[in-house]
Amino acid sequence: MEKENFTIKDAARFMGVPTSTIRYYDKEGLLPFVERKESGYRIFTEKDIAALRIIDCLKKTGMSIREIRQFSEWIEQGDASLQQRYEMFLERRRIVEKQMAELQKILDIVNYKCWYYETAVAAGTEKIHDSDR
Amino acid sequence: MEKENFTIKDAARFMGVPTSTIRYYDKEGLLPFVERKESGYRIFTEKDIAALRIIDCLKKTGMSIREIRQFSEWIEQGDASLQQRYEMFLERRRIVEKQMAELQKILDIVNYKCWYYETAVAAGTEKIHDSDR
DNA sequence: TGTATCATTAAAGTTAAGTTTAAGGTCAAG
DNA sequence: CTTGACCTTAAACTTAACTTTAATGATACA
Repeated sequence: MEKENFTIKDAARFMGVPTSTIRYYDKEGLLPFVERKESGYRIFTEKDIAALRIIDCLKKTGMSIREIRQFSEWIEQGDASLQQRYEMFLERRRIVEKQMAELQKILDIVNYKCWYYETAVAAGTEKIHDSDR
Repeated sequence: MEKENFTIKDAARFMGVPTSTIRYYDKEGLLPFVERKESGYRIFTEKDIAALRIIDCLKKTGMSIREIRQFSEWIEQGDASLQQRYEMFLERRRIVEKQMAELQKILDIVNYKCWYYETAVAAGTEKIHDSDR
């Protein structure tokens, strides 16, 4: 298998963001592992693309850029930071599980409102649900 | 049953936000139904508190302040906007279901990483998972 | 070898969703 | 009838996460 390299445009396409976002992440210290050509152009390896996907995942768990930078710094430290990274993912798991429980509650309310308005539309008025809004 | 009224402080406590947030929502047109005393003080009824809870719910489905204002305007229009409100909640349901599916995917990745780092910590090195990060 | 298209940076601008400040009016208890 | 804790507004400020701009350099290909 060949070791393929990618441009910043490719990386942006993989992530579904503009290239300016990738540059911003790099400037904020999220991508210290990305190498450069002599010209200064960034070179993204498959490993880098995989790391970008993890960064995207962490973002979607609600982590801030600053918190993700900490993770990138830990990656740079190698095996010395394995325990910290492990604990970070354990915490992210707790947080995502909480988010899912919260979202289920939200869905329950939305489902109630769907029923509320379905019946109100059928009746032509909201008055059938009095003492409610 | 008495018709109880509440202050902005009560409303804020119910929502778990500072009073400034309630004032901000009002200024942005999210609370056109909240009445005032002669002094200008806001009076929150139980109905208003219930509406605040729905606004909080809508926010948690990812709606912007501007989109929620539209909903508040529909409420002010009464029964004439029942169909729009119904469709809005149907759309929110679709969106929340999508968010839950997305969050499940995120959780799968986080779970994988938990296992990845658990085994790496046990081995003392990440090298046991080569071709990965 | 021209030229279109990509890349680079620093710095300024944008947006959403609040929060803070300043100056002042209201209310309830003692 | 004062005092402390509330309430009001407008306007300025904050923060995160980008996005845009401007000026410039590199690359690929016909």
